[in-house]
Amino acid sequence: MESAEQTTQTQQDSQRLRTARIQKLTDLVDKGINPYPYKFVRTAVAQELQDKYAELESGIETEDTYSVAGRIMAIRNSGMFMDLMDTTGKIQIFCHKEFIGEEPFKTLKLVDVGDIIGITGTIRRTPRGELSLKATSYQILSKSLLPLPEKFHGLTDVETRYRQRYVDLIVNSDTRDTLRKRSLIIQEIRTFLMERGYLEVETPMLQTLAGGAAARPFETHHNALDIPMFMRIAPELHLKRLMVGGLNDKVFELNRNFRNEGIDTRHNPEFTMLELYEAYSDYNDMMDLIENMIARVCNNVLGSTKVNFQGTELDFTPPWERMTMLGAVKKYTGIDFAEHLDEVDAAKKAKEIGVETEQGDNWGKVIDKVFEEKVEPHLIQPVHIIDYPRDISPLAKAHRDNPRLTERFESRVNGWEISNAFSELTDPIDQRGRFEGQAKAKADGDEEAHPIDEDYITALEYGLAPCGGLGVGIDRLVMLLTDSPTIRDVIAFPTMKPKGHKADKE
RNA sequence: GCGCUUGUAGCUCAGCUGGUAGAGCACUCCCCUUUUAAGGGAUAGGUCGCGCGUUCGAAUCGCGCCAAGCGUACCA
Repeated sequence: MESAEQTTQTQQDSQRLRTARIQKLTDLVDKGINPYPYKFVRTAVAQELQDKYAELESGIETEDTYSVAGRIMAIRNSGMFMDLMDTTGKIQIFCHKEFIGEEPFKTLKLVDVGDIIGITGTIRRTPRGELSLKATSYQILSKSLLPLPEKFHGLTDVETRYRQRYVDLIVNSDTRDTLRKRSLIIQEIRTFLMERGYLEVETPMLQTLAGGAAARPFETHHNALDIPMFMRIAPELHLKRLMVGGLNDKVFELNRNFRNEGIDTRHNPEFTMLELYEAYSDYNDMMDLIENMIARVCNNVLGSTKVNFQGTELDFTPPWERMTMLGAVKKYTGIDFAEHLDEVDAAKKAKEIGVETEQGDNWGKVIDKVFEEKVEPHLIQPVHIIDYPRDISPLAKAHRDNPRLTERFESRVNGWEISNAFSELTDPIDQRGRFEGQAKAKADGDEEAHPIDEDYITALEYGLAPCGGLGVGIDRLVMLLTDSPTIRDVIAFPTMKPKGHKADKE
C-alpha cells in the first residue's frame, strides 16, 4: 500500500523509460523466466580471464568454458556484443544466435543495459583484439528498471553522486577505486597494530558526558532512563579507563566520532578516527609509531611513500621533520612567544602581525591562533609540531622541561592536522586542575571547553601507567592517499541535507 | 551563519540583451550485423528546482524558499 504510492512517485520521475522496462519484465515472466532468480554459479571473474588470456592472439578461439556474471554496461550490434562488468573488471560478451539458439536470441531483446546477467561460454579473442566470452547460454539475474547515466559523459553531478552513491559506483571507476583503497588503508592499519600487540576494543558511542575533545556534541535522549545522552566526540577517556584497568598494555579503537559542527571539504559530522594508547611510552614513541604506520600503509597500498596530492608530491618517508610550536611560530612570524609570556602582551604581538584575538584568550590560545593563520599554510610536507602550550592541551602531560608546555604533537600534512598525540596526563591532581580551568572557560562562554569528568579522575586516582596516546583522522589520511580534494569523496555516504522538504520546526 | 555561483529531457549540456524550449547519448520502432561512444532511418519524451511578483507575454527580470558546489566563519 505504501509501496504502491512510492511506485507512483518513481514513475513520475522517469515514466517512459521505466514503463518500457516494466513491460519487458512482464514479457519475461510470461515466458516463464524469473527476472530475479536465486543463485548463479560462477567459475571465473573478468579480470582473472583478462590476465589468464592476455597472450591469446586476435582471431583465436578456445574450447575453454567459463561462467561469469555481472552488470551489462553496453550493448552493441543489437545485442551481439555486450560489455559485462563485475567487481574485478570488464569482459566482452559475444552473443550470436548460431551459438545460443533461436529462442534465447529472441529473448535477448528483453535485456537492457544495467541488467545483471550470468553468461556461460567459451573464450575467444575477436579479430579486432577484444577478449570475449562466446555465449552458449545466459540467464538474467536481476532486471534493472531504471536507466544508467550516459556511457560517455557518465555521471558528473556531484549532488547525485553523493545522494545516489550506488549509481556513482556503478558508473565511476574512480569512486570504486577510492572507496576500495579506503578499505585497504584501514586494513593495513589494523594489521600493523595487531602485529605490534595492540588489542582492538570498543567503547561507548552513546555517552552521558561527551569528553575527550573540544567540540559540540550531538544530543539525544534515552527514553527509558529519561536522561540526555550524547554521541561521542572522542573515545579518549574510555580508552584510558581501559588502560587504568590493565586490559592490555596497548589498545586501539578505529571507529566513528560525531561532532555537531559545520560541513566543508575537510569536515563531515561523522568521521572515522583511530585512537591508540601504549603503556610505558611517551609522545616520542608515538611519533615513531605514526611514521612507521603511515609508511607501511603507503608502501602496501600505493607502492610508495611518495604520494601525489593535487599536483604536489608528499613524501611520507620516515623520519618526518619535527618542529616545536614556538619555534615554528618564530620561524614564520619572527615572534618568540617565549619572551611574551603574559597573555595581554602576547595578544599585542599577535595583533602587530594582523592576528585578531579575543578578550579572554590565554597565552596558549593566542599562540594557537597565530599558528593557524601564519604557520599552518606553510606546512605542506609531513611534519610533527611538538610541545603545545598547556592552556590548550587539557589532557596532555606537562612538558618535562617546561611547565608552560605539554608533551603533545600534531602531525601536519598539506596544512591539515592528521594526528594529535600526547604523553598522556596521568597525574589525577593535575588533571582535576586542568578540568577546572576548562570549567571556568566554559562559564566564560567557551561552548567547546572540556566538561569535568569525575569518574575519569577517579580512574586516574587508581593509577594510570605512563602512557603515549595517538589519534589519527582516517578520512583526511585517506584523502591524502587517494588524491581526493574533498572528504565526501572518501566517505561512501556523506551527510546530506534531505531534499524537497522545508525544515519542520516544532 | 555569511558571500559568490549553480539547478533546463534518464545522462551530459545549449538556450545572448523577455516572445511559453533544443542537441548528443539513452529509450521505442524499422533497417543493417563481428562491434568498441557500432552504423543508417523514424518516432516519442520537458510542472525549465519550488512559490510569489513585474509584464500583453518569463527558462530568461525581481523577491522569497529548497538543494548543491566553492569561499569564509566555526572546527585546540
